[in-house]
Amino acid sequence: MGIYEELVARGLIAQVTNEEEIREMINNGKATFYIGFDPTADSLHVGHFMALCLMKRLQMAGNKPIALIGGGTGHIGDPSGRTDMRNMMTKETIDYNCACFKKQMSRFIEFGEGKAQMVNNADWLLDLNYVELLREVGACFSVNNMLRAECYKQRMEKGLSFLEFNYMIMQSYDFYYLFQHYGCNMQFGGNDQWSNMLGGTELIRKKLGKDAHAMTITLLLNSEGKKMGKTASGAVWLDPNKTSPYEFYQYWRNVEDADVLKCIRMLTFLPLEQINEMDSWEGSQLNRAKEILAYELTALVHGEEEAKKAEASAKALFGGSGDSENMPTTKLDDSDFTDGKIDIMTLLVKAGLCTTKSDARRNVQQGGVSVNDEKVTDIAKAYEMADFNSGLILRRGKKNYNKVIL
RNA sequence: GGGGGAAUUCCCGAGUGGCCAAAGGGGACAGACUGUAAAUCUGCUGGCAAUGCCUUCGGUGGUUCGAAUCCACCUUCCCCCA
Repeated sequence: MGIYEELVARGLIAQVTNEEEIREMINNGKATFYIGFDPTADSLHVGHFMALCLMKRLQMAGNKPIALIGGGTGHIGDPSGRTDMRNMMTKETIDYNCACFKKQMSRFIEFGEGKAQMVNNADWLLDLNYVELLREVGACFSVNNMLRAECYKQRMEKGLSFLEFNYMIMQSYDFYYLFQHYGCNMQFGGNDQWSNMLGGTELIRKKLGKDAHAMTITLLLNSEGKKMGKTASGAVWLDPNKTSPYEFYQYWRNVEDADVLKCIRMLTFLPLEQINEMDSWEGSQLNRAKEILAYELTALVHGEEEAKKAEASAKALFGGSGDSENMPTTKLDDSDFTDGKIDIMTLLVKAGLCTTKSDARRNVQQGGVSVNDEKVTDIAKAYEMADFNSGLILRRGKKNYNKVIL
């Protein structure tokens, strides 16, 4: 089974320009491909992670990856699939984000001579001359076609600025540039990038009369059709300071039944035979599959050790009366006490389990709070310093714990 | 360049002088049920020293006893014509 077949079996491939040729190329390690990452934040997230995994898989099959950081395209902002314009980022932010990306990527992909390469499109995009560019590539784009592109559809209703409209041209130019200077013959990207990627293959055909290929990765959607890797408070980040390994583990531990196998297949490196066996699992047996998923991904992103810790904490917390070893901990000092006491609401806020005292009040009143496994329903309940001698275990809801010590 | 319209709480969206911390829905959160799942039902959703007080309806001023609501100017966005 070639790498192409494996990618298909894992459900990773969404669209390809020419299946026969692409299969031939990547199965025989003849592809030099690039994936672009725009520095929209100071950390990569799950969506990027999928792309990085794909890079790794293809690299293992002998193909040459180029990771392109969008230090140039970041100045424009990709309108694909968005209903609003992105906030314009300053040059400083973009540079900073680029640096963060670089650091995180090096953890997954080996860069260096004969291995993967990293480039930044700021190096060629920022110096372009407007009129020259218009004459060189602008002539190759049909506005009529561009307006029909899927990626602009949503924005045609709400308004699309000329700045963002040019994003496709910039991305196409990247491909054209990499094709000429790096021998890059293929582009990968999220399925929402399809039209932008086709722009590149078209440009190469028109300018150079040569064929280049594009292939998109299936977006990771849950059974409700929403993008995965997002929580109410934002993305699931790969940076442990933004999303702790424990939170990361819990995110995957809590995916819905309907999505577990799909996630394992698409995101982990477990052999397909093993995954196929899990296919028949159902009911509460899927819980085991969720543990595997969570463990595997945490190990890939944060390392084996962190994955084990996260797993142990989870098991302790949900399996019985909490093991407080790895529990997030809050330390109080004298100033937190009034007359030698601290009330439950203040305590919840201090521990970060509730955002405000009103929030804390609601949670207590609704029976969602317990201290040392005892439900607290009295909002006036207060604790003395002596109560903290061995630490108090605070719990809000089913899944939020915090240990408070002096 | 000309004309018309819009901006409300996390999101969508009602409200067009006091009864408005602001309907309804979604989401989030909590409870019951469960398998750390889904579905369902219930509660809840600005803040606080809490039968009250304070801040909030794009911004700044104004009218009024009283403004999300009326007026002026500004900002941003959308639509039509060029």
